[in-house]
Amino acid sequence: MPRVPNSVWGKRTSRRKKNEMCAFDLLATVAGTLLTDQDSSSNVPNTSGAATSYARNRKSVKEEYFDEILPLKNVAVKKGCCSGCVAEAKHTGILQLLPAYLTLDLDGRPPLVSSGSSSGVLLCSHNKEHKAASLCQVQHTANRDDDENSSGCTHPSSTGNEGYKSHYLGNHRIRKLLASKVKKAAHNKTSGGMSSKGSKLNFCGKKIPTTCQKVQRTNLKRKKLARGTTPFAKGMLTGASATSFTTEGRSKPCESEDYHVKLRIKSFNIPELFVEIPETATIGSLKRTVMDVVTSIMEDGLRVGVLLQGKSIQDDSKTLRQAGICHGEKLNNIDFTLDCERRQDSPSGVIIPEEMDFVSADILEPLARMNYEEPFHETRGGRGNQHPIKAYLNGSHAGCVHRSVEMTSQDTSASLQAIIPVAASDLNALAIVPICETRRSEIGQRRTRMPFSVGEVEALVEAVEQLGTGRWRAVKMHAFDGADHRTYVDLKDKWKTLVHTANISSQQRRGEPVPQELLDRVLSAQAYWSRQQAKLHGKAPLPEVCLA
DNA sequence: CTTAGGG
DNA sequence: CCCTAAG
Repeated sequence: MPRVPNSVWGKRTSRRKKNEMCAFDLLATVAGTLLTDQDSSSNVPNTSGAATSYARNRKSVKEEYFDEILPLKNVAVKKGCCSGCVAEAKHTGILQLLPAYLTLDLDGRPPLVSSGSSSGVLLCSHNKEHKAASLCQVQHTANRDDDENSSGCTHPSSTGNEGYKSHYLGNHRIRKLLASKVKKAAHNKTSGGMSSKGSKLNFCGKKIPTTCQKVQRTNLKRKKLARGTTPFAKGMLTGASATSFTTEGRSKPCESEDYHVKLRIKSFNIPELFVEIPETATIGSLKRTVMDVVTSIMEDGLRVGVLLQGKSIQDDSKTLRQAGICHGEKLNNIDFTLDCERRQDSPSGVIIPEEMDFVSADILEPLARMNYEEPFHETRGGRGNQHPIKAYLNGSHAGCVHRSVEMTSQDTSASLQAIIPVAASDLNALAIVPICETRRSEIGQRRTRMPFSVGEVEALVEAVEQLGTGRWRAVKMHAFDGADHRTYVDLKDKWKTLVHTANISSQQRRGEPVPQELLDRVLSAQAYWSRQQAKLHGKAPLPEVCLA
């Protein structure tokens, strides 16, 4: 067994943090969106300063629901694949979601499965439950074998338990607190834990639309948060479940021309959920249960919303073209929202947290409270079922489904902002959040690409002109203080690419063209500061005379 | 935690 | 964008 470098743990920890923060951010964003709904301000809180263009482009979306329901009936499940469920989406012109992959990932890493098919859908779940270290341990122990059997794609890892534990325990106080609470709960509830009693599966990974970036902002560690992580969220992730899938669908305007608009849904997340199943159940039934739970959640009804430039398009009769989603158009901000419509009679027995007998409210207490204070805490509508097999859907996250979407038209390819609405079963809380953060956070995935706008570039150039090229933290604070999705490393990287861009011919450039004027300034500033730096470096160690 | 650079 | 060695 190759030794595990510290970096691994660090990485993990880092990821974890991100996840947590993301959840937090999500909630915060949602809250912010709801709060600022009326002024239709940006849903990217505090994006300010010179870099406001980004914010400006992301208008808040009003709470709205859409009637259209995903044609889940078309979901086809293939069993026997890697970890049980592989899904494929059919091309029907409508978005069709197919569970593709679902597995437990006690290691905390998301089993990512890419679908080569343009229509492939991927659905995965990973255990994110780690904050409840003790509980996780129990679960891990109890399901270890199962995991191995049921999922060849996970990262069970021999380091699972330990890594898990050390990794998650080491983080924030909330984690600790939760861990203890969960431990206690697990103990009381299952007397002996899952290892000896029934096994409960926690599919985690949920993103919780969490609280406030305001809070986040006050967090001393916020710099780290720049990546979209929220420390507090972790607590809420107990038993979270996350799934993500990617799919590509096609829609074509029903007009005369046959231009097609390509849409690429990169991810899909379902709310966290818990599954309770007798220990006497077979692995096969376990797999089926998980599959059932996941599919039932979707079957309960997923309403899809389409947002273009932040505005929802409710008229289902409009053609894409009429709505402005057409070939040749500059599509840089199309979002989809999904929300679950869980029914009381949910066959899978999806239950909201409050109904859980373990890892219930008191366990999630601190975070839960925070969460409930959020505008959409109402999302936890009462619903529950008592089936032999129970699935718990965390109310806070209940109904939260998000996916990042990428859209491209034949000539243009634009990365779209992913959004994630939080749905509440019976409520109308809906919010959008750049999914890039949430999703990535959950699965520790790469952030969604978010090209710099010209406005941002301008802000960056201006800041660098003033501060120089070696003070990225300052640049960030100066011009992107409110843009939490831009870290100083991002700014540094962007500058690097800008310099490169400025040095190549315009024909070689891609993406949204950056005004030549700005590029000129980039080169100019780069040259100036390079000289400055050279001076400093050359002077300090050795007097110039020595160089001569 | 930041910087600086390679990937 | 990510990853990370260095400071």
